[in-house]
Amino acid sequence: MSAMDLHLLRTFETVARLRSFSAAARELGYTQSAVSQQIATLETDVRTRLLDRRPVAPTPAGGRLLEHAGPLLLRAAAARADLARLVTAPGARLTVGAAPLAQPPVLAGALAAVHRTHPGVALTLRVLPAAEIPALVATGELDAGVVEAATAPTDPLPLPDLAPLASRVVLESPLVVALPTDHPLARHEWLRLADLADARWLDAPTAAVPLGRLRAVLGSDGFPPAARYAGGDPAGLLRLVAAGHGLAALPAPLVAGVPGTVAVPVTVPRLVHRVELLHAADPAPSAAALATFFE
Amino acid sequence: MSAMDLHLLRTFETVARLRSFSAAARELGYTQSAVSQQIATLETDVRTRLLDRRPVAPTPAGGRLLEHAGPLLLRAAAARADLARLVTAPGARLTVGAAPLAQPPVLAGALAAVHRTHPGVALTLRVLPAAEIPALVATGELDAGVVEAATAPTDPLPLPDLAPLASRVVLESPLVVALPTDHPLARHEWLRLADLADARWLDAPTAAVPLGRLRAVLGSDGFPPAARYAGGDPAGLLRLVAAGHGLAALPAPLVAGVPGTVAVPVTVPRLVHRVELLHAADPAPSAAALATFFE
DNA sequence: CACCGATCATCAGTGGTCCTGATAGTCACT
DNA sequence: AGTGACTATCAGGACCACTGATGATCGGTG
Repeated sequence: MSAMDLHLLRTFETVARLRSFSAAARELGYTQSAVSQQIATLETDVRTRLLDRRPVAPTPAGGRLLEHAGPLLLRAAAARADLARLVTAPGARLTVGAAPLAQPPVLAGALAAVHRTHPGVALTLRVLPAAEIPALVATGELDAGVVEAATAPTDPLPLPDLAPLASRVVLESPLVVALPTDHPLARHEWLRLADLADARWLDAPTAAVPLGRLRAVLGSDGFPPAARYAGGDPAGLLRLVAAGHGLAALPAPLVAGVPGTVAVPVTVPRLVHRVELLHAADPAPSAAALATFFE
Repeated sequence: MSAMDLHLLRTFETVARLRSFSAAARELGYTQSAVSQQIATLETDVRTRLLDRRPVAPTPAGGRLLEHAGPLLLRAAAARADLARLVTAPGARLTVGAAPLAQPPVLAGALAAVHRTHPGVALTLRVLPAAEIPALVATGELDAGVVEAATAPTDPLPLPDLAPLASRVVLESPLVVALPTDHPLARHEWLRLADLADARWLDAPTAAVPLGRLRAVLGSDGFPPAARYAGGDPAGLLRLVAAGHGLAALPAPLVAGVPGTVAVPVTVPRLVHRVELLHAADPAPSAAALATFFE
């Protein structure tokens, strides 16, 4: 019962992802024989078949194990990265990841301030899907991340606890629903989200608050997607809103002044859109400087 | 860089906990020599000293690693337990862990129902600190757990995501503050929690809602502990409240009718006390039966 | 339908890893 | 300074995990 070796788990995950023993062997720098044996020992350890062969696909038990393998490997990588930060000299680089909805004007100012106080540091800003950011911060590929979500005013943002990360609020805006100017509700001062659960919504997972998130905070179903917007740019999405293709929930500043649209705040339930800065518990000096900017 | 082996991490954690190489060796069934070598390779891998010797204590880097080691080992154990559930025959036993505040009358009825539908299974109810329950469910030492907390009505209970666990609501009660009958606020119909932040509170981590939880939901400091109650029995705590030693927050049913005390509901912020049943995503039949009881 | 290419399983051999047991070194305490 | 308890180091051996070669099995193809 030496089982649950991270080594084996990693090759298992790779084989399952590539659906091939040989391809996994190439990716990991093993022989195919080694991979075959590793899977065999793993299957012996847990006393079950984890993969169907030919075609290669996870069995039910294998699928279950995969659900554990990802977080486990991620946490292990986070631990390594965390220690590496303590040991190696702090690099002269600051890579910040930001979700598309999480790029307020303040951020540019903050980066400028870091540039002034840490002249040698090479700044990089990467725009990434919000869901990927915490993992990248935990594994050290990002020195800091800017995440965002709609949430109750007192609640913290829902972040997966991959590693002990620190966060601090960057910006909190009212959550609004973007409506075309001729929409029946466009004249309202405010509205309750539940009343719009059956309206036509645009499904824009990165350019607006995801519909799934609305369902989650409301604890209900509804919000049927009328059309899908795959881009990350809120401005493009708002043109669709103006054209009457559907509604979208966004932080207020992004909707203000967009022609053809009206922003009506959501007041029931009480919701805000919050942007938070995320960084390692023990950040490099430049990341720490970025964080103190928002104190 | 073969590092971050769970094997090494486990002995590191043991050494740090027992503050002794030799004791860790005894506990793990190794020679002291082996433990010494394992720590050495771990320290070589991460290129830092992790433990001070004589006396044995974690260095700052070691402390950091310890923060990762616990969750990692726990998740690994959870993965093993999860697969073991799939493989081994479902045992004829149902062990349920319950927090002291999470034993509503319904639970007894639910256990009785399981006893009726699954006559062969041996029922066990263990009362445990709420904080330990999720980990024990994840590792399979409990088949189900009953957890509780004060939370906003729409929010899920804050559970560490050690493993994919399923939960379902058992009971939701108003959150009340228990006051002695002669307290100035005892006549009030309701009260706002913030107004009591500077009152005298009893610090009862298991027999009432922990003060830290009140600070967390309020997002503020305050709630200075006037006295500490280490027991797990709310009734004993309420005697202290009646005697005027301090206040305590509890679910309404536990305070109702206790002589010398008055229960005043907290209405601002909107808070409830919720009890949830926690079990594996793929529970044994008896645990599943228990869960369906609360559908 | 026989063949071929690709893929996974199996096997023997080997280098390295990780133990044990013994011994040396080091510290705290008297 | 002496003692006892502890950790570090070393040599040796068992075992494990890899490579490379070979065998088995499947899908596609002329």
